[in-house]
Amino acid sequence: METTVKAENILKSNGLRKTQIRLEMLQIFMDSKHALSVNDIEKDLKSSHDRVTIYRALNSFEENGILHQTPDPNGNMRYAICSDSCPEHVHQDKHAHFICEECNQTYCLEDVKIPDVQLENGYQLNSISYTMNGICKECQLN
Amino acid sequence: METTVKAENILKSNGLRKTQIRLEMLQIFMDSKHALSVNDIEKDLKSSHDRVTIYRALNSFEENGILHQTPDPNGNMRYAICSDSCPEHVHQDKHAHFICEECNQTYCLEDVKIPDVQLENGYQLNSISYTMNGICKECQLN
DNA sequence: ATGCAAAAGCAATCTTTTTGCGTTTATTTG
DNA sequence: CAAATAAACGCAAAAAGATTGCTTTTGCAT
Repeated sequence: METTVKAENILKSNGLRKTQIRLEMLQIFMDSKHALSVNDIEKDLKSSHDRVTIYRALNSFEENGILHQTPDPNGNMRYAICSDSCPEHVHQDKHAHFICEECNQTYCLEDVKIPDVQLENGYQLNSISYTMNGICKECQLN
Repeated sequence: METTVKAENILKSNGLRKTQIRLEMLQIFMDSKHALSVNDIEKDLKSSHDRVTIYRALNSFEENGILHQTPDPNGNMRYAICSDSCPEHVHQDKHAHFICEECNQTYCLEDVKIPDVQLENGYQLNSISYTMNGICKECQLN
């Protein structure tokens, strides 16, 4: 995998250092159609790294609004890159997710907007997550 | 806490045995407005029990369609009772959830139906989860 | 009352995630 | 370009969540 200039820019514009693993991680996210677990990332990395390093990078990315988190239905945390620039800490998922029960992948459906519902008075709404579960295209064919 | 006849019936109608802890657990769920984590349940139980027992009871309840699961934003699994009878294993959350960022409680909004979206062809949709995050009524007041 | 399968309890293990701390290294600055 | 410094890394340890195997207990049907 070749790390792009874009990965560099993301790091630079967030005041983060340009290290090999962080460049690689960002590239992995940019190349992925779906949200990744820590295990996914560990597998995708060329050279082996301490899981702690991965965790800390993910946290840093998340705090800087580069990634957002969503737990999959099993409660495992997954991460995906924020295509539209997310305000730090107040990330609002604007699009729906689809999680395949076969391959366990989480797809970001960038073009599927989350519909609103009527919320009782007294609640302060900060963000919404809309997640569909089922079988994805690819797994459907097998 | 007093276990009701209803808890008994739930167990009986699912071919499960009437044990003290399972009765208590069901009662806790029926008395709760929000989804509970394993820790919540452990705290709410009168007498102390092995966590394994709690896990196994939860799994059994979930397999029988008595409870449904949703992970909270931290990826911790939470459980809530199915008010409408859920077909086993194929539970479809019909209602939205609200998770308070302050008290971390997951509220089941029984009367808020999940709106549909247009899903690209080729996907098989099994269930949808709709989760709002923000501050709940109670926390709003403090 | 007896027998059997379900459920409970205990120990052990596994996975995921976090924390502390010493070392390395990218980047800034003189 | 060398020195300084704070960020990031790597290792060890441990906390937290969840599962598994096995033995004992117990609810319930016969």
